[in-house]
Amino acid sequence: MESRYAPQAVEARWRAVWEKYQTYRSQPDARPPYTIVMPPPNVTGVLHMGHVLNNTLQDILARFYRMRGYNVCWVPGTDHASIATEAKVVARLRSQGLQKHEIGREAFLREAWKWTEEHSGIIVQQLKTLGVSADWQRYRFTLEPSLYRAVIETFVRLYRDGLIYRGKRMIHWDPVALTALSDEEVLYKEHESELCYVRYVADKGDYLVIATVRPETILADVAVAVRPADERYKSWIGRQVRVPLTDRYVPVIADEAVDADFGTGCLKVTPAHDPKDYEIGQRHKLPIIDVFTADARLNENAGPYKGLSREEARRRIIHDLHEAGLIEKIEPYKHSVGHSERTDAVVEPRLSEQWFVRMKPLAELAQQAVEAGDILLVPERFSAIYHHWLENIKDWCISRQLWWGHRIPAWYAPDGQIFVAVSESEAYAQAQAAGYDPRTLRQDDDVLDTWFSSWLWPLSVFDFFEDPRNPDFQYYYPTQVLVTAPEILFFWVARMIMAGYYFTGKKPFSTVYLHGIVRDKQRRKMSKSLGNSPDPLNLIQAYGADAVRMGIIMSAPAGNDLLFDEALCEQGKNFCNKLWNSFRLLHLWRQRTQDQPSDSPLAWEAYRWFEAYLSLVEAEVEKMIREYRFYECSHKLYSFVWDQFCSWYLEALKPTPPAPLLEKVEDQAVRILRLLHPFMPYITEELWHQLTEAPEELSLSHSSYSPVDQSEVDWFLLDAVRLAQTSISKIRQIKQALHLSDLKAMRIAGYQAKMAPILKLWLEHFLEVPLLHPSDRGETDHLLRLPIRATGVESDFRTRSTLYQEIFYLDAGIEEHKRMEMVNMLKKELREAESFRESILRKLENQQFIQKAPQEIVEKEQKKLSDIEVRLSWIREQLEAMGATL
RNA sequence: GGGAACUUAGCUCAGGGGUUUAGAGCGCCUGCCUUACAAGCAGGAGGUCGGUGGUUCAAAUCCACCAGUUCCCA
Repeated sequence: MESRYAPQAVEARWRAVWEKYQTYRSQPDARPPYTIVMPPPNVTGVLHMGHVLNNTLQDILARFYRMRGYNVCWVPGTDHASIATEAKVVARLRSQGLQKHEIGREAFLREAWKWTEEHSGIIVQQLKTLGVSADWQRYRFTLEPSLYRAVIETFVRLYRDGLIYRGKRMIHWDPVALTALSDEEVLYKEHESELCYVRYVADKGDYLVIATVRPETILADVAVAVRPADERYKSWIGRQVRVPLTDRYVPVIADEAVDADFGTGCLKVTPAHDPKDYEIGQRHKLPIIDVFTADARLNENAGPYKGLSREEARRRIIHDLHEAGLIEKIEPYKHSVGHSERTDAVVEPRLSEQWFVRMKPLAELAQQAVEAGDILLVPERFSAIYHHWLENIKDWCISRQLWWGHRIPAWYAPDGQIFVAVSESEAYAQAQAAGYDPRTLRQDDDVLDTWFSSWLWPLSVFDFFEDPRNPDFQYYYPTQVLVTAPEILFFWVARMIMAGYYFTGKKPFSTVYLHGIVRDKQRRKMSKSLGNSPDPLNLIQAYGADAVRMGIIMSAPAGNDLLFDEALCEQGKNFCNKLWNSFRLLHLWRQRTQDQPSDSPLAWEAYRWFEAYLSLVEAEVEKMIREYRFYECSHKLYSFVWDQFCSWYLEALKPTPPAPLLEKVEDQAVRILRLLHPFMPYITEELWHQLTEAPEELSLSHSSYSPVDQSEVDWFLLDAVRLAQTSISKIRQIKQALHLSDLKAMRIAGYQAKMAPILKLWLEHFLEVPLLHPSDRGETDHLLRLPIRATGVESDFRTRSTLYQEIFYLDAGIEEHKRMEMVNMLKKELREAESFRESILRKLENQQFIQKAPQEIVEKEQKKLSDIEVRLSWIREQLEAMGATL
């Protein structure tokens, strides 16, 4: 074995072996299923740090439950990502001097498929590099034929059930992608803007002042509204004012929707360009004037401003208003403005004909599921956010003015009659039956929102819509857990829950684990434009996949955002190397024990101790993973392997454990590999094969695991060794502080009869100085007395209150100039102990405390007091022996 | 405007009414190339747990208010 772990070769080899033997293939069988569907990444995307975190977490669960006898099925796949992919294809065409509409739908789709084929597979390879133990034979794509059919079928079904309708509504319009967006695809950002106070002059020359941030829409004004009860403007209601820069007069109307506290309390009503104004317009039967084109330029209704962009028009109109003396004042104003999630363009409210899903009935299903505890959100606090959203849900705009996606299965007759059907022939048949000529039918040009296919994902990957009674669906559905980021709780998670209940009557998954967003050290979101997102493949190349996995998990507290720092990968790499070298030591021992059997009196004792410790850690890891506490678990394993296994146990077994013991130690080492495997699959697989010489088709990920019975844990031994460890550290500290290079012997003063033999073994081994019985008096002048205390084993699942302290004499010559140093140390310790004693005394002298606090708490305080008294007296005695004045 | 959180060591975070005087990792300092590992070993310094009140025998921990920060939604 090399002294440095080289992950690249090892990882490549096991990746190939797992592929060759289809190690992670899952088929229905007699075992209980454990199913995860992978949140499908964008088919043409590349792996980023968010994917690394998301898939590592899923892989930990998959491998953990696989090792516990579940039939784990992790279904991978990719998403066609309608807007994102179409935008990239459009850009490529443009670079070739081609326009989407010039080449037409069919040619465009051929281009899009070409693009998809060129880029798909990249991310799949990258996921495999990370060590993802998905069943790759079950790979699905949201736009493949059977999933396409599923989308069309659900559309038709929801339409027939009255849950899908077509309507003219105010929607969010992306003027760059030229498509409608759902509410969820709009992100709000703070903008520094200007609030213009504009005069609307009436025929008598008096005027109203209106505050607006969008003067470019003035030309679309059809009314001015005030609050009915607003005393300032009562007399104005019913009068006419002139729209600035035009000759048009519009009425002053009264409407409750006006906010009297905003600006001057007067509102310009622009039904074509503001959702609230649209509603006011509807109520008052106002006309609608649209002054924008689809790409957010001004149109012919804007007269001289035609052709200008929104921004240019705003500047020109403000300028012209100034010229006309119609600007009262301009104030700086901060407000949030909607941006397209995909193109980052400022979205425009736009009135248009779109398809919608009626959400209220579906939302109720989704809400009940979480309320009743059928579906658990982890961390729990996301439930509140989830409910809040569902309560205020609006209908879902699902049509997109794009070509890349599932084409809406609706056909229109020339008079506007709509026929919705799963196929063209069915639509024709419907039309014919209704007395229309099928040849005049025209299919809707639009496609469906990407999420309209994603929300079916847990159903469609098991071909529910092809055949609800198929064995895969029956066996694997409902799935166990969904692992995703909270940003798509509404986009995706809530809608999958709706689809699950609506179409199958069953939940799609039992638990949703929501992890944080990966940010950089400055808390900025990782993004391509900032260039702050490291390429995970480079990291894997440099540190190894196991290291990257461990690094990212160790920095990802549940539900909190994760501040990624490359140093974490380095830590992961160092950890791999540490583990590697600990197995290298086992390997060396095995070679050595054959020719020179040696014995260490401590070795067997240490073995018994580590056995107890290991079984505690096993139980803890079991609990932590089942509770989705990955971060804590990674830290626990890290310190367990590094501190307890390497620093204490292996050191205790040195120089060479006897052969029969080594075999037992190797069994323990395998148990450690099992614990680590979900986090670091490659190195553990490698070390397992090296140690056990198992044939390559066997995988550690299938080796079963049975937790040890906790009732057999030797708590006394754990306490004793803990005391020994604390004592060793303390004595090392004193040795270093006082440069006691000539330490000759140690004596125990207190002498716990039962613990003494254990202490003797450990202390003598680690400090290489004899530990003498208290009766073996030496030259007391040269003895240091060290009050040493140690606590019991710390553990999450059992509070240990047994505490021990021990006092040691160190037999060493102290040079005169070090005497003062020692005296000062002891004095400092004395002061601390005294103040501690006082704090306990204050409690115990308080009658209220004695009367009201539980008996055991009082007793504990009394125990503390007597312990500290003993320690104080030892310190004083020592100081006196050194001739110090107190 | 509505909602969810956060504020503990230089940095990132655990903990969560009474646990022998608040923990980890990283960083920093000191001494070591000790036969598994310098990607390492041994040790150290550093915090009145955001502020102010309250509840309690007991508050970093519970409550209220204040200040600051972040995220989500409109």
